[in-house]
Amino acid sequence: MSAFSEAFRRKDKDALTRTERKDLTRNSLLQAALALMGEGRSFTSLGIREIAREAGMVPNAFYRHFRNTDELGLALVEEVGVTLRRLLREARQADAPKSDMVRQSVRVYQQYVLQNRLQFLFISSERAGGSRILRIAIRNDVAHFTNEMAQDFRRLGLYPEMSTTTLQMVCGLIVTSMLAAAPEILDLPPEQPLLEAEMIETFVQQLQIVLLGAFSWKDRSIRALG
Amino acid sequence: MSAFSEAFRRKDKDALTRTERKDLTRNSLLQAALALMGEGRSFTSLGIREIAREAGMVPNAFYRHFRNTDELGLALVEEVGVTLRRLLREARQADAPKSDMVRQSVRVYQQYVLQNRLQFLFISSERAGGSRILRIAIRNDVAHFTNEMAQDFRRLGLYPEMSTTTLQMVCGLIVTSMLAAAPEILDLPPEQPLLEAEMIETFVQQLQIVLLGAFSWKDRSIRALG
DNA sequence: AGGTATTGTGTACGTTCGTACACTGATATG
DNA sequence: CATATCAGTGTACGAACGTACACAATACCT
Repeated sequence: MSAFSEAFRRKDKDALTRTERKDLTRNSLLQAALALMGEGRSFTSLGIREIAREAGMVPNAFYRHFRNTDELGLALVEEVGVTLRRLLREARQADAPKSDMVRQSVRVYQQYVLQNRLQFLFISSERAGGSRILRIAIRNDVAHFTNEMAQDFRRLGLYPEMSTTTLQMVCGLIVTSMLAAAPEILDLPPEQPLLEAEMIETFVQQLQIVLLGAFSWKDRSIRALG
Repeated sequence: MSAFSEAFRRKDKDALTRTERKDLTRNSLLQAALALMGEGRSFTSLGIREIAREAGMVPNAFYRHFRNTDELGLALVEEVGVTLRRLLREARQADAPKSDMVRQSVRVYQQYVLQNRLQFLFISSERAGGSRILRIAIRNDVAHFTNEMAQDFRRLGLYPEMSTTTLQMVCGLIVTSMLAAAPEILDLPPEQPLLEAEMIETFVQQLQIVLLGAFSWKDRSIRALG
């Protein structure tokens, strides 16, 4: 009965229950923090009043959602992490291993970075940023994503004879390179196709180096046994 | 005559000329900023009063050396960049290419990172940090260092058939990995030899992957011609 | 040796900050 | 339907901030 009455009231009144409304403003706080960092501020420099102002609310309202900025930061890592993992998971499912796979993947990655500027900016910069709590949380997320990539490599049959540990090590290297590339992609001055092409090409080659190295690694470990 | 009198006065009075003294306090400001960032603050969160206080002087004295914090940041990049490049240059000259070169180099690098914690922390975190000016300045320095490493590779006769562009690309990948490893090294809880050994081993393997890939790259480009 | 330039200090002002407390209005609940 | 709960507001206060200005001390130049 309560479920019915709730649904009724929802439709009748405002189409939004209280917790839904709270989640909305909570989200606007998260977005506000991201936006501020997007205009050249680091997380540890953000203030409660500032975030609340950017979110269009009075300073004190902040406390209805987070005890302090650290708590917001952790929520931000959580949210952004989920978003990016979903995004990149879709990406990996999409491209079948074709001929120019690396270049293709890099292009897709570049598009994702550009279209989710704030999220990548946040992860890339706070990954080595001032707040230890955030650093560790982000590293956790990155490790999570690295493992997913390793599983994908397994599924795709790349490096079938490689141990899981080694595979994770290789994926860690790839993820490191990807994350390091994100801020460079975002700092590119717009409408400079030459610089952009050069950067992308370098990035493609670096990934190819890693994949080649991983290929030889298998040979070497086998050879080491002989 | 003036040179003599200056030297005389120096020895007579206080052993320090005015510009020397100024450079000293200027340096203490730089060190203060580094120290503050060392305790979990990001550059963009530093304030003038705060830095001056840490340096043991009155807030206004800051302006005798820098117009604002950005200017101090650039000076910091300059100073730290010079220090680290000298350090790593010595390191590269020191180790001859012996059998276990990579593992050896990683160990040396780890020691350098630990002994110059603040400098590596600064470079690693502000490399993708909030201040665009700092980011670009640091990227400049990193590119500079990458080139030096590429020249070293040339001099050591590694990858003799590789083009300069490709060599720089490979060194860029190595430097990226090194910089990404720095904060992880610094975040390691002390007295955890197991975690540490694991991390170092992963890092060693990743560098070996890169070197192996670079090795195969040469083969591949030759093969691509056939 | 005396005037000048410059480094560092002291005081002050307006702004912004974090946070405490009392309050309002809407919503969920019994 | 009455009542309790709770997201968001308004006001307030002490602390810290950036910065302007006048000043003190002293190293430098002629």
